[in-house]
Amino acid sequence: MNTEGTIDMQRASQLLKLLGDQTRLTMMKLLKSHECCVCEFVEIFKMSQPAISQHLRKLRDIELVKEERRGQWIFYSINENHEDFPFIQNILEHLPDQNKSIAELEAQGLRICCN
Amino acid sequence: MNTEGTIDMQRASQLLKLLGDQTRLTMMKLLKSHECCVCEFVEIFKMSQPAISQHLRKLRDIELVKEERRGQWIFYSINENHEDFPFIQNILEHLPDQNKSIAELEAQGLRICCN
DNA sequence: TGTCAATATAAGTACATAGTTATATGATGA
DNA sequence: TCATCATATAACTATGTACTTATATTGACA
Repeated sequence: MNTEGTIDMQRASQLLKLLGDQTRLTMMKLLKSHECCVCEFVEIFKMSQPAISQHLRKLRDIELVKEERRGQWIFYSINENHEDFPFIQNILEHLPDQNKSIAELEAQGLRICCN
Repeated sequence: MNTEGTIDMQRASQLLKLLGDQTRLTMMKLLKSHECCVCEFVEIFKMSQPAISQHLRKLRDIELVKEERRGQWIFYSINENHEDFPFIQNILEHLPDQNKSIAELEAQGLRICCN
């Protein structure tokens, strides 16, 4: 974002292209309220582990998400310090919450918890 | 948008994918404040007429823009009645205005005006 | 009615993207 | 130290995308 609080067109289209994939968009919405690890995404999206890993890499490459290892697992979370976070947040606010996915994980005992 | 004012994930990702192209995103920002015809876009983007036409078609197919013939020209404008217009508008508000492009057209005497 | 200007469509091409399977890496715990 | 679990990467493939050039369509107007 520049001084006017706007984001240049090239940057904006790059971000929107990344969010223009249902899997990644849902990941971002999920991460906005819950940290998740890779194996949880595999379960939620019923998708192969490499496919999930590759989506996360794209989000990580432009620093929309952060990763943090905890024991065996690598947890992903939203990078709220991203220069364009307000822009992203604004978009995510228009999307339906994905709490059901998390609740289902918990119900199945598949929610990873490191305490 | 559903009753909660949210937009379902599939729809949202479809819209974001369309906006995730710098040409189309800039078109939408331009159209938010100015009606434009195809030949103006050709000039602004320095792009072939078929390429412009094809971008406009994608925007038209999901009804983000309307077309209206006036004399020889077909003018495009934002469809403010689109169900997801608030979502789109919100995104466009974060983008830098494109008035310079329009001003340049006018300076070159290439702005089409039907009165 | 025939020509022209503006626009749309069709067909082809090069490159991008999202998956796949196979393999590598790296921490954990017996 | 070795086997295992979670994750990442590499190589490949099928499909999608954004252009290109060539051609069709449509309305305006001489």
